[in-house]
Amino acid sequence: MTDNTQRGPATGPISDPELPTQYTPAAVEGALYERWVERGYFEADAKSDKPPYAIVIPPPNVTGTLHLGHAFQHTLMDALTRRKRMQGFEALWLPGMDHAGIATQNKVEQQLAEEGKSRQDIGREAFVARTWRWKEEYGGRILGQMRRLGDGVDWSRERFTMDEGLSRAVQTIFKKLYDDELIYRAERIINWCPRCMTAISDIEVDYQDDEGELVSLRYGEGEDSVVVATTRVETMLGDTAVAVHPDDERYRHLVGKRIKLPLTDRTIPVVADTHVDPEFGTGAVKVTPAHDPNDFAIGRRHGLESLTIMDERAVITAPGPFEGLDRFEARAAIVEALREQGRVVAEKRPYVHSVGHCSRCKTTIEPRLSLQWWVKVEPLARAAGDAVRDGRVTIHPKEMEKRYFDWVDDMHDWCISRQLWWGHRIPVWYGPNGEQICVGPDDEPPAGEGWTQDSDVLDTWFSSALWPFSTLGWPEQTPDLAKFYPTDVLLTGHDIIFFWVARMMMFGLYAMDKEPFHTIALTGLVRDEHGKKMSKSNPNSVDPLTWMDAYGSDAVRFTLATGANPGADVPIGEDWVKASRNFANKIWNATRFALMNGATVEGPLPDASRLSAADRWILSRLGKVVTEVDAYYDDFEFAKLSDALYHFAWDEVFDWYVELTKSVFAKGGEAAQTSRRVLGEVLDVTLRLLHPVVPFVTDTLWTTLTGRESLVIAEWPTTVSVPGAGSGAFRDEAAEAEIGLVQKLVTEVRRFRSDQGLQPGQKVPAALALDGTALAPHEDAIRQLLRLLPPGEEFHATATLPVAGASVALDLSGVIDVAAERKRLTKDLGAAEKEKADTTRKLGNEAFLAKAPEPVVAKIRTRLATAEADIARITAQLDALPPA
RNA sequence: GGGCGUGUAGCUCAGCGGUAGAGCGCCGCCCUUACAAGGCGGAUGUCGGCGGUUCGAACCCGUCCACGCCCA
Repeated sequence: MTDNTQRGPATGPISDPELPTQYTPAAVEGALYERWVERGYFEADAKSDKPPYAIVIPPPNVTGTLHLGHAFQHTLMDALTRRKRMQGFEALWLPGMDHAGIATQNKVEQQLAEEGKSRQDIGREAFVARTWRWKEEYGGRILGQMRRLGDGVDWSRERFTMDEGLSRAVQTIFKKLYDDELIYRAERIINWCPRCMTAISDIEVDYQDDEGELVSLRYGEGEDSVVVATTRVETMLGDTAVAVHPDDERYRHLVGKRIKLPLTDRTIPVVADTHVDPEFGTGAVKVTPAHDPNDFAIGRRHGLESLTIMDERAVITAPGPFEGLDRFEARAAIVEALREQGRVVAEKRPYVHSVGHCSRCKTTIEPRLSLQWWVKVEPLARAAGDAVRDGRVTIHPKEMEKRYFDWVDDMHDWCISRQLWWGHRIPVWYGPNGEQICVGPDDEPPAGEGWTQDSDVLDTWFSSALWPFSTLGWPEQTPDLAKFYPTDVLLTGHDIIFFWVARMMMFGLYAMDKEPFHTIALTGLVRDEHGKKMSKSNPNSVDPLTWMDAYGSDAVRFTLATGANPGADVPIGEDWVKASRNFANKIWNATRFALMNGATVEGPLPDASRLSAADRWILSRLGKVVTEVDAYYDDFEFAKLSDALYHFAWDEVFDWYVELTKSVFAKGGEAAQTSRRVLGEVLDVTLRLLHPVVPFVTDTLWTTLTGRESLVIAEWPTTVSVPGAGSGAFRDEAAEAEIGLVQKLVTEVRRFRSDQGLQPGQKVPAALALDGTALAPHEDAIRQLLRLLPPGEEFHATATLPVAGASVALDLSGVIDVAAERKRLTKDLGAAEKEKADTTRKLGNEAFLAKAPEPVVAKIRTRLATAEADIARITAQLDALPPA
């Protein structure tokens, strides 16, 4: 095919046609990547006339390093953008990182701890400065690793959620939401991590079944006593009521009374609340409004006091003997104290129940009553849901839609304040007389005595939610924003559909009035070769860099792409990466063969009338693969497109077409000239098709083959067309059938040779009877493939193999292994007889003939005819065999 | 408890109404001048169980069993 890229000297390390016999990724990848970047191939031009195609990278955590999950998603995003770039789109893949509030702050606090200091010791300003230094020094290791993987991202547009522009975006949208009364401050029960010492949102809590204890306690005295059960005994110090169901006869006499709370000098009311489940436990529950979300709700309904009995480290603050104890120490001590008073009625231990843990540090969450900032999500979430319901945004795979709807249609308000120092500080100032002012990016903060800024920062996901437009310059109306928003595809793991995807949808629709992307492609998780989950904490975790070092980035990429069935988890193992490496090497050597035999891409393809059947066959197949791969790309079927290319390249081009050209090249002349051009074409197009997935080896080979600048900026193949074969995509079913016969005959004789114990290289005299069959023009190729010698004077056929009207007679110069041959033929006969029986049965079924569609019946008839012919042929062969 | 999904060759997975497939692994022969990171040939499955629909079921329906994920 032609191309608009400029001709230039071949620049790869293999410009010498004498390529080494093995592909060495390490020798080309690093330099090749830097060349791509230096030449600006990945830099998008907002002023271009080309249609835009944009993907923003799910920003990795600034503290992170590349793991297989990144490698997987990046491979897919890279493939998508590389193809679109080749298709003539102004393709932008925008990179960057998020500031990872808690994780980054933890890193710096650890550093400080090693110096015996805390962040409080050095103060907020110094701490933030130090965190920036940490980021410059240690952060972003993943960016270098992305280069190793070959990510074709636009580094000139790299962004960081804490950089100036994105911080301005955060402040802008905060102010807008605040003014629209979609952000508010309220005292609620939040998920508190006593180790990180911050609030976290609902979805940052991981629930797991833990072994705890269930203790039943008797509150009150005599007639006025009631038994309640709890897994968190220590919270009883903060109880301000006992609740029962209003219809529960057992406790009716107690409702409205006050009973004594043990270990304290307080009495607490018994309240009736319909939310209490009379079937669960004793039907009476203790109520601790300041330390449990359900209890908080009961407290609000009954006007109960909320009594906070722990500090932010989860140390008991309630005055008395337990003050100063950690929550778990206090739990044991309080059980002991109650037991001494005879108030422990029952204990179940271990008691397995679901407990929330901080997703960052695994510490048990302590529900805590505190004053936090919230986003009122209802209108935002509804819009986010509608965008998908209305079809403006498509989720792949579709099964994930339900999960998305379940979430956005029943979303709780989002707690966005974090008690951290590293992050976007909440732009709200409090005045000396209770004033509260939200400061926009262009506003001056209030000056004067007594004004202070809110000390909290925003959830990191708050800034990540702006990513598809903040990275393009919003709130400024930049050319980038005009050109590339909305972006096209958002590709990420299904595990962050709530954390990130839904929130981008909400903020994108709110701030831009336009959904941030039209397609959400969700991937599964990377697993090991036995399907076990891979994570940093598991020993099965593999650093993709070690595999890239050993086998090349292309091998890792191809393996991941081959495993990428939509939405499904991807298992990966070293053996599979090796197999991909072998594939890259195979491509290398096939191209090497082509170059050694003068394959060329120069000039138009020869006229169809000059092409051999093999030429027409492979071009026809090539055209089909082009179509197939394109369709798979549009459906995010990376596994299928990789598989299709693997099999086309290896099974058809390398195993058959290349082998068929050998006899042509040996003979020389015009036919050889033609095949050189066809082979060049087939490799040219195949390398283009493979390039988005395995960019390094393909670009290295393609520049050598074509002498052109780079495959990165080459055109994506659309169709294969051949001069003189009519307009449009070239197809030649006749040639495909003809080569199919060649393959059948060759395979048949190979089986015979193998069964007869002939060594693969051993040459055998043979007489071919091909006249009058489609095989006639292929005698040279058949002799070459089967290593057949022309029959000499002494030729005496010892075995004759009939195939498709033709036959091959071989002179094995001696006795053939009759037993082996009989065994082979008997096996074939068995298969043919089974086929005959199966098809005869079907055709004897009148219901089948009456109801099955005609093409199906015809097909079965053909199968029967074939089976009968096979039986006749094989029987004749068996009969011709000398007796055993 | 609710929802989604998965059980197909030794392993990892495609196929989702008309002859059971791939990769890796396995067995045999071969260093045949592109490639041993290779070539050629071969073996391997009551398609989780049971029932139903259909001319026909790995595929559709019901049910049971096992496993995974999400939510509560």
